[in-house]
Amino acid sequence: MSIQRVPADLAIIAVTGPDACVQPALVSEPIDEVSAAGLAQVFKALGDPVRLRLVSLIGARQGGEVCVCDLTSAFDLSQPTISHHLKVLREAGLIESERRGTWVYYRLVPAALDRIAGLLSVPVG
Amino acid sequence: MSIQRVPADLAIIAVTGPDACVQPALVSEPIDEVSAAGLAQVFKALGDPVRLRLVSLIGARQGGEVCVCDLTSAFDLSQPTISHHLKVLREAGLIESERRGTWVYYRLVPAALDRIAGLLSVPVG
DNA sequence: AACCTTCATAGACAGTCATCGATGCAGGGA
DNA sequence: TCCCTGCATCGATGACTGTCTATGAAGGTT
Repeated sequence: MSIQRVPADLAIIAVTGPDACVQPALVSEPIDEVSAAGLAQVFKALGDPVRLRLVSLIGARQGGEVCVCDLTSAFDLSQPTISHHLKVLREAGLIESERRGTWVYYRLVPAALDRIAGLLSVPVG
Repeated sequence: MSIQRVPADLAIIAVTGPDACVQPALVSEPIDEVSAAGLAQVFKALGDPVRLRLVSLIGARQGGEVCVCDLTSAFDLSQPTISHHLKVLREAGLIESERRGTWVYYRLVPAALDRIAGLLSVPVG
């Protein structure tokens, strides 16, 4: 298993600019349809209580990595369901995975979260 | 029509703390299920290309207010569909509306966007 | 090789959502 | 009063999604 498999999110990063610090805020100028579609995918990934808790669990973990087995045991859901949610987050570019032996570890992609946060910041003007 | 009708979002603000500046980041500690459900509603509202463009159009408008008629004409969608999306954003607490004469004007709720942005910021630690 | 554990994938199904046309309601003008 | 405009609501429908069970694939152990 590769650490990062085809993040569909990168296309959006290219559209809005490679440097997250200079990209325009969402509300500074109207975004085009392509950017909106890509961005919506990321927000949609965060638009589920289970996935939000997954992100939170991963991010809050000391060391930044969490084994899937720990995530599965934290919910009252089946293992395939958790695996499905992790896949959604992965394809949104918000998390990435790495296999070490029998276990698969997930960690956040801070740049992705920061990019979203930057987009939402409303300029004082 | 009232300017702000029952923002379901306020409950979440109460949960995560009234001051957006001191609320813990999403990834600093695991969030509880109630907070996750409320937060997910906001992200879900942003998880649609049309609604993202609506937020962008409203926020980018000089003066901060946009008439619904201008929003409707910006999309290749029916007026009821746009009205539906505006309702979703309104119930998420992201925008608010005001009727003046025949027209209804929408504007952003910057505090709501800033709160989301703050939650997504990943601490350097 | 045989088996176990961990995780992902496939397929099915019920619930939700985005969209539409039709309709209702509020405000303004003739 | 009557009608027109702007916007919201209703009901229907096709598409998508979250969840499950069953199964497959990868890795480790004996």
